[in-house]
Amino acid sequence: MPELPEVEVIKNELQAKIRDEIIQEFNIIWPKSFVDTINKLPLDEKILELSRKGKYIIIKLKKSFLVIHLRMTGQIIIYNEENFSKKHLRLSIKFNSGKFFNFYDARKFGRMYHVENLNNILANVGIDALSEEFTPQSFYILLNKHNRKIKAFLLDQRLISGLGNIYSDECLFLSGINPQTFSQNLSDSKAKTLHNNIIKTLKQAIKNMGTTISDYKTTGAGFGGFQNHLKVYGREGLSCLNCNSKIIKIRLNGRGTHFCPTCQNKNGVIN
DNA sequence: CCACATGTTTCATC
DNA sequence: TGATGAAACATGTG
Repeated sequence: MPELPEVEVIKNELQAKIRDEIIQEFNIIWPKSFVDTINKLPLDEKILELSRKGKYIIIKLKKSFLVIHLRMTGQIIIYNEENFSKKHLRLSIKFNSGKFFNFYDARKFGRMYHVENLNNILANVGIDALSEEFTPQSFYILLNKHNRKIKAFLLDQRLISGLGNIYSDECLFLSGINPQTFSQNLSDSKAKTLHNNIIKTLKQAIKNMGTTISDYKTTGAGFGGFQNHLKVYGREGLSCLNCNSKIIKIRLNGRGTHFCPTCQNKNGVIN
């Protein structure tokens, strides 16, 4: 599923592929996937700039923005010619050059928004996990401002944005922290280790073009490679790569949560 | 047919 | 008020 690394890869590829392109035509196949708060398709406008916050892709136009969230199964594929599959195609933009920007989404949860102001959409999105604001200090303050199970904390996009189920499990494993540990019970050194592993893991995943478990694809319809480097996610019942214990899977916050009961025991818990 | 998967929002409950 | 849990969104897969 697209989390920060996958969204970052897509954003970077879009930067190279569609920046300066001029929108010629909108073809909205599944209207619910396109939320136009301006009520006017941005035709004849140039793609000026691409950026990202958390799992949102932001496309800057002359006086407005296209903002995309892929949710679980959304894909953006760029084609040079109109010879693409229409299966699960929800929206297609044709550029003057003849290129196509296609938004596919099997589950129909993904959204593209056309807005004048980013605040309405991004107001509740927390500190991006790869931004300069995500420092050991800002992390520490947030951890202590709330008292939640650390896995639930990491998944809450209003606090830190970018981590999803896969990278949360990976980062907690690398840090030797039990996902059920309460955020206020993390020692200073464990919090610092976790902060470091979040940044390290996300960057490594970006280098590997993201993680393809089921639906994620790059804009050239390619797969990511980081699924081959996962240490706990999806490894229920298999041996821990660190200590040989069996990886277990529990339900936390309604999410499948994988961890090693030996490496991630009560470390970091003060009481 | 049933259970389950992931992200987010919304609503109910403690 | 804040943490938590369930439901809803919609579909594919085992």
